Amino acid sequence: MTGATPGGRRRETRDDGVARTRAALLAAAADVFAERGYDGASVDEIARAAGVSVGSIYSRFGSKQDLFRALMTGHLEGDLHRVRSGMDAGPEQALAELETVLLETARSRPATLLDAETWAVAMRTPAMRAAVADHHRRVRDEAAAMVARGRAAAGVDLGVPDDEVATAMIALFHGLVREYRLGVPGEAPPDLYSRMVHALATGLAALAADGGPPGEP
Amino acid sequence: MTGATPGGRRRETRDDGVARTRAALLAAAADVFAERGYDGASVDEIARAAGVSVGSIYSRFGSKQDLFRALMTGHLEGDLHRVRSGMDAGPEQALAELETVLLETARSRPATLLDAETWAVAMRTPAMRAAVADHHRRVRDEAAAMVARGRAAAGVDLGVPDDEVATAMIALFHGLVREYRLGVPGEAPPDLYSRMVHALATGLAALAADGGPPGEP
DNA sequence: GTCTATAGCCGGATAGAC
DNA sequence: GTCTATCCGGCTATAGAC
Repeated sequence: MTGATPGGRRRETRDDGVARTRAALLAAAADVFAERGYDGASVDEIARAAGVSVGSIYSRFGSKQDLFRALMTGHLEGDLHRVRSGMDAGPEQALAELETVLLETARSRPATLLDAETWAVAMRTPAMRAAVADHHRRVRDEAAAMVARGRAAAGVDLGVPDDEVATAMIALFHGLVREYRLGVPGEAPPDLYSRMVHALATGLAALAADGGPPGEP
Repeated sequence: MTGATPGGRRRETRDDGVARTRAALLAAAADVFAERGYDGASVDEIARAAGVSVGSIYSRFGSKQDLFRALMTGHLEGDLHRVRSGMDAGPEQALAELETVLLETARSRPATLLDAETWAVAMRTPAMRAAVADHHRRVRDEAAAMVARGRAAAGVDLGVPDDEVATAMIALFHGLVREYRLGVPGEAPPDLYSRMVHALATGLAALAADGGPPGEP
């Protein structure tokens, strides 16, 4: 990824300043947008945080909105790419990578705030909403595939479609992050999530076994 | 609630314009803050939506921030009051009222957006953060009391503290609302929440029965 | 491509008549 | 208490030198 360009058509190997500025700008934008919110963030503050001037921002990205869109798109694609490459690497890696992505987001204040801001902006901007919804669907599909594998390995039937279980797992995770970040007094232990997912799986399997296995009258 | 004032010290019975303006202002503020976000909302637009002028807003509330704070506080207290009065009314009412409050918020786009905005503002404003966290704790405590009652009625042991179960239930709810609102394709059925809570309870009970009941070596 | 300087606009908040 | 008119500061975006 960061190695030399194979053909060397144009030498982009060195930090040529251009890519460097772009990266610094996106990093600064992530911090400022997270801390101030989309409307609260000013282009000037982002420029100062990145160590460049406002003119540079408008030459690379056309507007404040386009800058945010580029930032958001990059993050979403990055997350998805990581989850998928874990999926290709092996069965163990997939779960580990998804968990890592989720936990990294959860542990980082900027990442959590940016995630929330992305949702808020998406809710108010039809085009972004479609893009974000599509990304969520893809992540859910990856999670559903993991559920399917785990279910097959354990030889149990959960009685409900895999995406529904995946949706519930992801929703529970995001909901818990929301509570943790707020710092509700008497906060639950860090392993609450995994214990609850375990209980959920156990309960689904038990209900499916009791209720009606497939093929019964 | 809306009846005549019992002593009639000052006749506030009629819509005296003052309370009326205040109510209209808060209602308008709720809509505009929800749709535009805190920073995106302008005092002017709120005034227009309420049918009053900007001067009126600054005479009743001191600033834009105070208006938002008043709105937020009113909503939080209103929700909590409803849940608690359901609690007093009877065991069945408590669950019904909590569900109603949650579902009303989930079904209404402005309510959902305002809820998210409240969280975001709270995360960036220490004083508000404490207030919102305290409110969340109270709601969780009510939910935990309901879990305790249901657990006792069914005669089962869940193996984990009631607040942890309550936290998980609330987190799952908020996470699902987030997904539903985004409109992720292939969206899960509306009864997903109740089925997952049921499965969670079943699983916890099963694990507690297997693992180690209280008092066993 | 990147800078500085500035245009043009809009937002929060206030003053003062009624 | 409510209005209209206005101030002032900060914001996005652009122009033009280098």
